[in-house]
Amino acid sequence: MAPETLTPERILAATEDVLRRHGPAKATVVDVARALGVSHGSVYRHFRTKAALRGAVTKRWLDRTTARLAEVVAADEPPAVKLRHWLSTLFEAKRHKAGDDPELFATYSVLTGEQNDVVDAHIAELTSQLTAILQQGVACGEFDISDLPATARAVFEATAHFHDPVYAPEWSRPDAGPAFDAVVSLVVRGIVACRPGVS
Amino acid sequence: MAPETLTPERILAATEDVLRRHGPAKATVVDVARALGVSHGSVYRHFRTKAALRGAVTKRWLDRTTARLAEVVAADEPPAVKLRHWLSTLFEAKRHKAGDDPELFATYSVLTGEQNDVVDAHIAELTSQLTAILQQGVACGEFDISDLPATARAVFEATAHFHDPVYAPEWSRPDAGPAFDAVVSLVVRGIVACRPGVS
DNA sequence: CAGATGACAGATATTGAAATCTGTCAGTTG
DNA sequence: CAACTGACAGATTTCAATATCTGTCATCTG
Repeated sequence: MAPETLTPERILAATEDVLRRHGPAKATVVDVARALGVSHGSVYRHFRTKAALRGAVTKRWLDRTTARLAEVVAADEPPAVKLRHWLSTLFEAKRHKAGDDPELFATYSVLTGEQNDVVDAHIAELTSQLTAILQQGVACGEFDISDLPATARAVFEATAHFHDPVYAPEWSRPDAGPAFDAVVSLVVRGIVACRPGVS
Repeated sequence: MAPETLTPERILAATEDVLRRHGPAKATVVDVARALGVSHGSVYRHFRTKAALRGAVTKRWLDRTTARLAEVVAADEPPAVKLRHWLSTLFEAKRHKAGDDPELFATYSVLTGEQNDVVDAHIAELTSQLTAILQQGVACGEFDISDLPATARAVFEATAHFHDPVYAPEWSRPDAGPAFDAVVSLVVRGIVACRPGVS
């Protein structure tokens, strides 16, 4: 495993670098090969097409967020708290990415725009995590939900303003935090079981 | 008021026509003037810039939907029913526009993308209509809402999947209807006052 | 012989010169 | 004289020639 061995890992790292430097429009497979000191033919030995290479980089980027959210799902918290926690972790992760390095975020926004299958898989994973949280809430009687996956999907779509990159420009507005709280509260209230007798 | 008189109305009608024919990228002020049989200088007498002309056409397009929704606000229905009615009217209006004439819809999507002030005013009008409906619900005890405008905004944002043009491609999917129902039910449940004692 | 190369064809992107458009305004017209 | 015109400067777009890129594959190398 000498550092000179050409592996998918090394190619992906180089591709990230090239994308960071050149942006999504000008990043070419030839650039990636040059950065690695190999011919572009060698890159094509590991990734069938440029789209596949971009898809793999995109998946990597999205998986980092998925992993952090999985920790929240596994945490020991009341479901309603966990749901808020999960949604705010997702929002904060995106908001920081967009705010800290807008260019890189724009680059990955372009990539997600062209990698529909990768994004669909990512969304499926996220809604699956949401379903797990809702399931926990139903199990302990805190949530009242008839169709679990449909509701998970609805929660995800209802909060799209705070995780879909198309809304990134709005995340830096001063009222983004309150707006997020308002939507999350609305959604949580729509899920928790009614508590009769509370004045 | 002979038909030859050049009025803002006639210019807007001609602009709509040119946009329909040529699309947003190729529709020029010269085209509009030619369609009206005048010089382009005359068009500039009524609209200071091309952007202002496009903004006026965009406003007109958006106002048609606003007017239909205002009828729903004025209707005599229980607030929860009216809210569902209003949201589904908005969704159906958009879905039909997008489905019936995709090219024209794409044209207006481009226009709304560049006319931020017009769109902001449109959104302000829609949330104001929503606020009115929520207000009615609070007045008759059916809704339990603390911050009326913030909740109206939250309802609007939570249902963005079904009125924001960026999601138009998803509106023709077979599960769009059920997905809409799921989100609306979630939102309505999050607003209606708890009814203790219902088994 | 597994892995890497680089020449190649067709597709895509870049470039810069020419054409068109936007917005203005002095002058024309009814 | 109020409404319209059309020539104009600067900005933007078009177009075609040129360069670069993508993906393949026969060939090479350790």
